[in-house]
Amino acid sequence: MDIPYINLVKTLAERFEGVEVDRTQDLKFGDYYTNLAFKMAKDYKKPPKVIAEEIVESVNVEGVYTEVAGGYINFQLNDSTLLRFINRMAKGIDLSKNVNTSILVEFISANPTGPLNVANARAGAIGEAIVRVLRFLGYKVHSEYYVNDAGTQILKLALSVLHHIDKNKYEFPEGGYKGEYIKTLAKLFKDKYHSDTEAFGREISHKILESQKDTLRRFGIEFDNFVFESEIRGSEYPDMVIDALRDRNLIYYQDKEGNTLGVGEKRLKDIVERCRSGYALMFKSSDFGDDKDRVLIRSNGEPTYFFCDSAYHLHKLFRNYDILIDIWGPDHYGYVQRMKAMVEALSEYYKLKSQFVVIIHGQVNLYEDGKMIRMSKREGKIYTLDELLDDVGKDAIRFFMLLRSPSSELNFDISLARKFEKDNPVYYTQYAHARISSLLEYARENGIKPSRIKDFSNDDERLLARILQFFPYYILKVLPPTLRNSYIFDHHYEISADFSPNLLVDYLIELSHAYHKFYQNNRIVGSGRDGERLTLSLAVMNVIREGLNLIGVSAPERMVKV
RNA sequence: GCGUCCGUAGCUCAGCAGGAUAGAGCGUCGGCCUCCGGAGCCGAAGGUCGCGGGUUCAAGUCCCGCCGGACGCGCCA
Repeated sequence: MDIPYINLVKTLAERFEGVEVDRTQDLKFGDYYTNLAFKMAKDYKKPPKVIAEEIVESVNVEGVYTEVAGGYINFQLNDSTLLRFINRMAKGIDLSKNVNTSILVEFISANPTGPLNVANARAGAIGEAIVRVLRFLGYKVHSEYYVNDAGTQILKLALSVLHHIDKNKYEFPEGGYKGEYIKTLAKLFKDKYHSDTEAFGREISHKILESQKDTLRRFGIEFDNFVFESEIRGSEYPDMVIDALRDRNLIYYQDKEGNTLGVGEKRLKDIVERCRSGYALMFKSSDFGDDKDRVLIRSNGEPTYFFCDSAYHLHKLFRNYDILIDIWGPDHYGYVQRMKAMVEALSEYYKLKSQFVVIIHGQVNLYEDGKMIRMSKREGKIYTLDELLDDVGKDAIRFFMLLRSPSSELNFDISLARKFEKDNPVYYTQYAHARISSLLEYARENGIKPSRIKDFSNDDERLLARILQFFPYYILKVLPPTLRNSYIFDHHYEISADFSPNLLVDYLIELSHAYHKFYQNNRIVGSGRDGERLTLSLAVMNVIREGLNLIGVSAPERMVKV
């Protein structure tokens, strides 16, 4: 598909490397602008205005009106360019190209010890939006969910359930799990206990995972792949982590007094034995910029979460994706450096080349009637995603979770969301879609069909079309700048974690507003411009439907009053 | 103490690999339905972009230092 914005950027980039083209802050300046002349002014020792004029004379962007204003160079699509694009958009929007980049996105990965919560909902909304946008552009993307179905928390889960099965026989474990769901599980697993507590815990956790999947289905998310910690533990990857780190001299033993010892043992089994004698196995993550070295195996012989996660990431690396994206909650801030250190160490050793980025999303604060709801996982006082789905529904949650930039905190007022029949940007946007849908039906009943737009009959039409054509620009804005450039120019860049799905959401609101305004002031059926305006409306509808779909929100044909 | 994120209109927040008079929604006030869905539209009021320095032709955006808030800093996950 021929995208005016991309054509513009490419034409300029042929002559001026690193040129940036952005949307103007006011449409009176045109559609796009570049500050290239300001940037060049210093090197060429000429006023920006003069340079701008020289640039404009030396490049000719087809189909675009170019103007120098001060040092700015403003671009406005000609009517013919704009019209061609709008007519095309009315038929459907396809931005996909054969991008030669594969990406794995891992997100949510909640412990299978309880129901999903609102923080998981945010991770899910962000992760799924990123996956869908990348796919829309043609990237080969897989989504993945890592299941921590092994280790101490699974043992605690088993014991928590056992306690409810037989209070006399089993003590409630320290830091065990509380909540109604534990009692439900106790009933379910009452007769299924066998002597292997760990396996019992794993079975319970898989049951919990099934209900998490049910929740995710309600939330509109289906993962491509699930990876189980229990399988990673039994695989060759833990050994391979050790092999790499030992060969690179990046591990050592340390006892609780701080005495250190080199690692002579070859096999993981023997290392674990050594650890049982009072030594922890340490990883020299400080060599890679971490604050301090990290424990891989505790002095009781138990591997840490970090060690298993390292093995899991080695597994990811071996699958040879170009890019690995992890989306973590704010409680994992302190974890980023050590994981990056580990991935770097392992990548070097095994000569694996995936780029690794971690997106940390901000926390979610729940409010009810203006007051913050304090949650405590330990006490089993959590507001679950299921409850939130019952309360406000999938669409509102998805939309609201993406309204803020991923890194910032998010205040979610349930009581506000609940009474959101009006004043809600979700409904506002959906309504624009439903309105057009209903308009098209009305037109159909009256035997009127969309027809090719050949010109604009007034500024309202032109203005709406200009906002409409920004869609690809905002899709690309969701990506970090470097990845965006790699899409446009087919170059390879190092990516960063700055994804901004919130910009797409804002755009959908803006476009909806533009359409409501257009609709308010312009009769469509019976205007004498029936077919043309239907086409314009159709293009808007396609964009809104596509945009909502990318953020996992439904685009209804009609709004149903609650 | 160290690290990360945040401090922008009464409220919730956009904008930040520097660029044109700082934007939106909600709330407040005032208007608009003979007509394709008023779940809509129009207008008004409202800001020394936490404070102080610095870099720059240009700083809400970058750098440094404060102040305030959240989170992280475990042989937990």
